[in-house]
Amino acid sequence: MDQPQALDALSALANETRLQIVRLLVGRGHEAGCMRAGPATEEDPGLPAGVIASEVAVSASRLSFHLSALEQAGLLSAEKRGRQVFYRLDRRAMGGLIHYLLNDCCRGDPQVSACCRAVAPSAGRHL
Amino acid sequence: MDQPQALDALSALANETRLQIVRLLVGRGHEAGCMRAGPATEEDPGLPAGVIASEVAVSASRLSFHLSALEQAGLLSAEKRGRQVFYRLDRRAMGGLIHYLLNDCCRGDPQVSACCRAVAPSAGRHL
DNA sequence: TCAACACTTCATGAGTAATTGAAACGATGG
DNA sequence: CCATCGTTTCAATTACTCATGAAGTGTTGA
Repeated sequence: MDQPQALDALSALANETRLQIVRLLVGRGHEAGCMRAGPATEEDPGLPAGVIASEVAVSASRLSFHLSALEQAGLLSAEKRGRQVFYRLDRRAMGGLIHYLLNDCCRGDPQVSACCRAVAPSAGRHL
Repeated sequence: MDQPQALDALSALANETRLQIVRLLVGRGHEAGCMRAGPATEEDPGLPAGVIASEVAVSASRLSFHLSALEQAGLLSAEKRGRQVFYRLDRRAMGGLIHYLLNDCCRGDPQVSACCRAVAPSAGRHL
């Protein structure tokens, strides 16, 4: 990931609704909105726009705007299936952005890395 | 770091000039702008606004605006010394943002973590 | 083919961010 | 105390982003 891409991704994420969409899509809907809750490591089916709209409680047109913003930033991919459009988080892009912040922008600064790895208060370590 | 803080930080970083400022400050100026180049693990002296201005090639007033945006987002701290104001990157806040993206927003998703840890083409691993 | 559905696009208006140059502020040195 | 230097604040302009509702596109099923 280069700087222009990172700037696009940062702009896309700097919005409450879009951050909520990412949060929703990263779990492929196993938190809410998707009926089946399988193990977390299979192929990500994504979530149709309508389900996302009802989850984040925004109008269809507004959601479409935010989804295309995330898609243009490379953070989401869209796939049409029947009359629905399924959106899926691009995990590589998301990781790429974090990698960019950590290693390009912060040059792998040890203090930044340490804080990034640190566990939040009363939470299990994920990294 | 919570969501409002993360949104502020993301907005602050979603700007070319401000990203450049962060990049400049993370090296405490050992890349350019600061005359002495010591080892990277001591106390960070920060960089005065004037030096930052000449490095990123923006007018003083515009720089002041961007610096205070970063400061309000919690990413920078300012310290007045004599007639100059030294700005220093808050590495904990920077790491906290990355931690938030990785573990809150992406829920520690293994694919995201893997991409985040992956080395860039022909670059040493930092994390 | 027609109506319903899922979603996107368009037009419009409101709010917010970015840029510029001038003026103000506080610290320093003569 | 006055001139200067480094920096911030202010006012005005421009540009962008966000939100809303209506109209449009394409798909499905009767």
